[in-house]
Amino acid sequence: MSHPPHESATPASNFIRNIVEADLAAGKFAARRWSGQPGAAADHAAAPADAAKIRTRFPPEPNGYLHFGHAKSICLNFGLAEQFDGRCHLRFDDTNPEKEEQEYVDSIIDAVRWLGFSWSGGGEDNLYHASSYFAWMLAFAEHLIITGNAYVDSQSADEIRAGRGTLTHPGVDSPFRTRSRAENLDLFRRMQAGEFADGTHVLRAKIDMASPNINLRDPLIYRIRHATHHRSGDRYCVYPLYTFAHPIEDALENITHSICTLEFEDQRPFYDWLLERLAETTTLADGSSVGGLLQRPLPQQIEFSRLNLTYVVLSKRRLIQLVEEGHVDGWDDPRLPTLVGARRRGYSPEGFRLFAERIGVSKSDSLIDFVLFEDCQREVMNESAERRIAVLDPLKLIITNYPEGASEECAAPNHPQRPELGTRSTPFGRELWIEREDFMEVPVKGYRRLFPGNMARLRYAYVVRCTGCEKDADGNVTAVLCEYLPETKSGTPGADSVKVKGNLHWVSAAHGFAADVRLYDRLFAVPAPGARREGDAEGLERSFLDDLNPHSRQTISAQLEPALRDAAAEARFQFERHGYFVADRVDSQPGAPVFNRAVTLKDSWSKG
RNA sequence: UGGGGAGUCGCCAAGCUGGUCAAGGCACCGGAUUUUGAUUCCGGCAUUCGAAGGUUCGAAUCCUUCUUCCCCAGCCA
Repeated sequence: MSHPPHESATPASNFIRNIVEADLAAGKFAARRWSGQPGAAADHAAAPADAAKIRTRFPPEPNGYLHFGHAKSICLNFGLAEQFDGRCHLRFDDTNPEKEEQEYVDSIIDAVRWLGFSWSGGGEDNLYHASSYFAWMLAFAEHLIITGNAYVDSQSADEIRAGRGTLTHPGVDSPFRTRSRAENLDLFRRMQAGEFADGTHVLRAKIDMASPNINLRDPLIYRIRHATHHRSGDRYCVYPLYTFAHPIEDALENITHSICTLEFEDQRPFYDWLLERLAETTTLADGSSVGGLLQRPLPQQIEFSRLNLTYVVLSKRRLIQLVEEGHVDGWDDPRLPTLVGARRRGYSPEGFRLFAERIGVSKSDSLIDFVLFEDCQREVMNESAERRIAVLDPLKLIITNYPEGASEECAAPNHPQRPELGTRSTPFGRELWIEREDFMEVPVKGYRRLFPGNMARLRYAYVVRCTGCEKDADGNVTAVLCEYLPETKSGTPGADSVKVKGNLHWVSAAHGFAADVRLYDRLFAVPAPGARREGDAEGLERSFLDDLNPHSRQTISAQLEPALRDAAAEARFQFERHGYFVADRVDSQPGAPVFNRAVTLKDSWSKG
């Protein structure tokens, strides 16, 4: 049994929800304080209890466009906060000055909003930037030096790599690992002051070069970068690495559950190590004690498996290649699995949320069939989209016994299951456009549309009997001829006097209008683009580009009913018997909409 | 060959403090309704939980071994 997306029943259980519920039941976060903004232990100490039961975050790096995979993470993090009376922060993880731009920040904000989530409310505006925390990070790094947990390494990048060892062999200590605290502090401050060139020194955590977990072999936490940051400008010339920055960002923001993907699992030990080093109190050689920098309980990192979908590519590298090499028309190409692309395509945010709920959350590698996503979109739009008529492959239908020049109005419901959405009037006349595939001179078995001698209903109008067709010199059908049964008009007492199986949609030739409609299909022709296939020669390298579907977009000139003329940009409709379409938000002009097909209707006829 | 994860129906995924527990969704196959071959509705769909042993009155759930797949050696995130 499926429940409508709007009235969400109790969400299905998943291991992360279970963890949150257990934490809440144990009162794990009851003592947390929240000053109203991110801060260290001292900043929150005098503040009231945190009203948010939990805090999660969505932490994109602003160096690219969001895609379906991010949508899963967004729905998970914001959804958890909604469900458990918490808050979800939108945090730009902008610790790398060389790759990040404001343009991406703006598009990410748009995308999260479009999906229907909010980071503000309840007196808080939880939009943050990791770069705002640079001063804290520097201070914490110095604390690590002072407590003997970090040192400045002056080896070259190659030397550091060589010293790290391999998966099966332990690393070796850097010759600089035993530098004195004073020297480390001096060096690190001069790094900050810009005295050294890029790459000459790095700050490393001092853990264990022989650890079986490579991430614990003295991970780098600061590097020198004389670069201009999109927010902090030229203020800093050392920048923290993700490994070091992320746990601190979480802690400063009072994050309770820091949810990320599986590839970070190996870094959880460092995540915990770092936060503990900063939160604990340490007694120094001179008897003074330092520490207590972070409020407890510390954030907890939880990993889940990232989204994989058939017929699409989600890696940043591949998406960039598709755009830069011109295989698609930019980041918002409706065929691309970016969120801006999805929006233009006509997919609904509600459909994304339903999809996220349906696929669940787990730690097993999965490859989700794209039809599951499409089905969620259909489910949402079947409920919400008003119906309209569009003839995509027009063929003239002439009603020979209908008076020339005459016309009349037919009432068409806007939604068959939702009468409250009302009806619209659509004009009927002697010459109509019907779908070319709705006529067969020689019908196949089971065909119930128009063929000589057969009757079918023109939806919301009359039953007609097909009498023949006209053809051109090459034998192509140029018009279908028929006679209508005047007593069968829909909505009149005689409507059901004649029973027919076929039901066709149509547009009056005198009243309809032509418009461009883009019929999109999947960008890739195979479920796993770029993967080896049965029969591939040994050693053959298949590129995902070889699997592009050459027919992923077809632009046609369709005949639309008059009511569609003033469709607002981004308005979604079901074109009856075809699918769900949206008025393109870029190319539609007032009075001249352009439509994109998001997804077809299910079709058990052409399939069989 | 080191470390960390994961293997439950075609695709996801509950259940994994052992006992009508093999949920649910998608797909698929019937059948009913239908002025969208749509929607809706009803019914079907894992004696079996990667494999083999073991513990137990009883195991998907505990133990052992094996096996397959994914991730980790960026001064990326």
